[in-house]
Amino acid sequence: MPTQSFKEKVFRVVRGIRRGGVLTYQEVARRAGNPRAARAVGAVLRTNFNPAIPCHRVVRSNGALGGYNRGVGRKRFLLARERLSEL
DNA sequence: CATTTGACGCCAA
DNA sequence: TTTGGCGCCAAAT
Repeated sequence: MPTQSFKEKVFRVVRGIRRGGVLTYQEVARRAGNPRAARAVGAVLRTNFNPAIPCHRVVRSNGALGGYNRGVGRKRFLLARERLSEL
């Protein structure tokens, strides 16, 4: 029985994504224990405004960025910035 | 407890 | 390549 809600597991997974790296919603769902809950992952991340949880590093499996609760432009910016600093 | 809501994913057309 | 439709699921209402 789940001592942690799905929400908590998602945050734990996303908190572990390192700078310059990205995960798909699907992969986050898998790591959180429910491979078919990709959509629900979005619903959870949508409520996150904690900077310690880098939810901008979660993208769609088709290569598109996906959404962001502070504007997609913001998400693009953060990712571009991290990609550059990786080089 | 029943419904609605979408930061998703897959596939046929 | 792009679109529409549908299945899926946790959260919110």
